[in-house]
Amino acid sequence: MSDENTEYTISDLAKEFEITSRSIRHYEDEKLITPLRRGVHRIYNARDRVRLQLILRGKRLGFSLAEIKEIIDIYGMEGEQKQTERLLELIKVRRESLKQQLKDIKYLLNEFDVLEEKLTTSHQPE
Amino acid sequence: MSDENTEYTISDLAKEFEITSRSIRHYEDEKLITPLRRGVHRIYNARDRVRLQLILRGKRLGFSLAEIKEIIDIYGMEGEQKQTERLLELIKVRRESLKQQLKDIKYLLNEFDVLEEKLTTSHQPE
DNA sequence: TACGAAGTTTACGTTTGCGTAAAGGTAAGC
DNA sequence: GCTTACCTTTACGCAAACGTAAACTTCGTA
Repeated sequence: MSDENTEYTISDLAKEFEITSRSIRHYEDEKLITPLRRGVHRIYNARDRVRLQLILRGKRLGFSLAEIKEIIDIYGMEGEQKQTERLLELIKVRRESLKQQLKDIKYLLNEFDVLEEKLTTSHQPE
Repeated sequence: MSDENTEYTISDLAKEFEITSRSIRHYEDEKLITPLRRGVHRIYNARDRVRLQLILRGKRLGFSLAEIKEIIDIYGMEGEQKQTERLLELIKVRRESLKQQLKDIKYLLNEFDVLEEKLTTSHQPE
């Protein structure tokens, strides 16, 4: 049963995701993740691990830590009632951004296809 | 005939793409774009404009200017023969990166769908 | 030819996202 | 209890990507 109650040290996660412990602490400084403490040591659980995955996903998409925090904070803010409108608006904005990225990616992938074609065919004399 | 031979000033492009002239000059400092000069003034053509679009696309995807330069330099390097292998390798690497981003985007878009569902349904008592 | 709008260079300032010591505290095993 | 491996905080450093101010120059036009 290594699931819900699994615990991780900072270097466990650092190794798993191939980042430095310094980075993880930095995300904590920026309030993106807040592990429990056993004494002075940080102790991460499954939820923390998922959060870290979200952070890294956001980074790969070029979002700033501040933006990622905004996105992450959407989770865990459910049931605030008053905030629902705000959350839906945030989601909408983020979705637009992601859709633009989708377009950009498709454009570039296509460009690469065309280029590769050119490069490989001109290489093999018919 | 505002096509092949159209010319743009730096502020023309700045306005069109909603960035500052400073940014465009910075891209030039970093060798990502090299407009002609009419005297001391920069004069951009259609190709320069396309380059700028590529730069902005890269930025939206979170690439660094150095990475974007690498990508941009792929174009215009055709016919170098000797470099073909290298170019194909670069394209491959970039394609992998873009495919990862595609996954990330799809994951997040799905997350948003789920979240929105939760938020809106819990709001309307059946 | 004089003005204002826009362009130019030079250079220092700022924010973001960690890197990298320094100087130690802690936990496990022998 | 000592070593060793890993953890902690504090803090200065640094590269990237511009912002911003200063001090001109140039061009269209009135």
